[in-house]
Order: sequence, then structure tokens, then C-alpha cells
Amino acid sequence: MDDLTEMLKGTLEGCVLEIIGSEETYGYAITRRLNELGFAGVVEGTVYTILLRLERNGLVQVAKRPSGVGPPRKFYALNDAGREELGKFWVKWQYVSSRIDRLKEGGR
Amino acid sequence: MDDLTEMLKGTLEGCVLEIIGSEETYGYAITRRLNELGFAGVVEGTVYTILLRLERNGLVQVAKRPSGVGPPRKFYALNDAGREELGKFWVKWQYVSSRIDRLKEGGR
DNA sequence: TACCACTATACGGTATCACCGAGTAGCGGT
DNA sequence: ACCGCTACTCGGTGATACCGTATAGTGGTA
Repeated sequence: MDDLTEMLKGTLEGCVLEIIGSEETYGYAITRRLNELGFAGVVEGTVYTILLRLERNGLVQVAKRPSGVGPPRKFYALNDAGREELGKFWVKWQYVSSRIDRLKEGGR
Repeated sequence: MDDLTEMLKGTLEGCVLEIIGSEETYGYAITRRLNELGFAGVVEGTVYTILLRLERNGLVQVAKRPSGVGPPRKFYALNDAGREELGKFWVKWQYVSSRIDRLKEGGR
């Protein structure tokens, strides 16, 4: 699959929220998770910019912990605002994707 | 539904391609069509920038025709390159949307 | 000891995209 | 003469994902 960059704009952040929401985790692992989910081109740098943005916007709670196999990890978990944002993301996704699918199917 | 801007990035152009592909039409009408399809916030300016981009990228064929109810209209139709691009867009959409839906459903 | 691979994060700069606002213009009705 | 609807153009903005580079900890190997 060729470049998905443009199509992921506006959705990748939601995907990261969902991953964090299902389990407290850190940037490097989130990148691996996205890759195995099929978002093969997503690299660390991209995920870290999203995580820093989530932190800046007060949607996550952060805890630094030692790793044992490398530098310390920054673990992320959703707070109340983050869970609310995630809910809104899925509502929006449902809305947009259903309209696009309708357009695809001859669009009435 | 609040602002869909970010989520439409990378997909709105494809939607416009699909609309043009199903019928030769012009900017103002495309905007109305998008609005009635549920993309309520999309305005003329946005659609025109997409159309100019499609033209610049050689994906459409353009014909100016008088209107009777206003200024002349620029009618757009897909050429071969446009049809190919539209095909690629739907493949990509299918790929991305299915992965996101999978993530939503507990994501294995 | 030196090097490399893997793990892990940060950050400045770039390209793309949808949007906004102001401008231009044709037509019909009051 | 004015307003509303139709119709297109264009310069500038903000948000987002990406890229490249730098920094740094751990373990393996020559």
C-alpha cells in the first residue's frame, strides 16, 4: 500500500487515543502496535509529536518509568478529558465514514 | 456535528473525484451535493481549491459553458488519469477505514 | 575496547490539505 | 438602484503527519 499520510490526517491522533485508552503504554510500543495494525508507514517521530500534543492539550496522564532494555519510557494513560475526546472522535469517525461509504455506493 | 475539517483531509478530494466521475458537473453544484450528502460545513472556496488542484494535476477535463442564471460554469469530467486516481483513492479508503474499524472493535 | 543493533525520546523544519475572507461578475426580482 | 442568488479566483492561515537529526541506555560481538 502506498503512502497513507494524507488520509491519516485527523484520524491518526484518534487511533493513538484509542490505543492508550485500552492500555497504559508508551510511544515506541504504540508505533509498533500501529505498524502491526496495518499502518506500516507510521514512524516514531510521528507518534511522539502526537503524544506531546496530547500532553500539551491535557488529554493524558504521564509517568516516566525505567525500562531495563533501554532508556526510560514515558507511559501514557487517558484522563477524563481524554476519554471524552476519544468518544467524540469515534462519533465523528462513524459520521464521516458512513457518509463516504454512502457516496461510494452510488450516494443517495 | 461539529467541525469535520481535519478528518476530511485526504478524503474530500477523493469525494470530489467520485462526484465528478459519476456526472460531468461544476464547482457550485458539487458544493451543494457535498452539503446534502452530510458534509454540511464544506463551502465553495474549499471545493474550488480542490478543483483547481485537480486541473493542475491533469486529472480532469474542463469545459466552460454559459449558465442562463449567472456567470458561466466550468464543467469538470474525469480523464483517464482521473479515473485511475479515483480507483486508487477507493482502494486506499477501503484499506484505511477497515483498519480503523478493526481498531475500534478491540483491534486484533 | 570499539563498534553496532535495538530500544526510546525530543525537536526543528517541510509539505499538504481544508478553510477563510475578500474580490469579481452575471442574472432576476422589487 | 439595490439585493439575493449564482459562480469562480486567489492570497493567506492553521492543523496535521512526516522527515532528519540528535541524544541516550542496554546488550552482543569482534
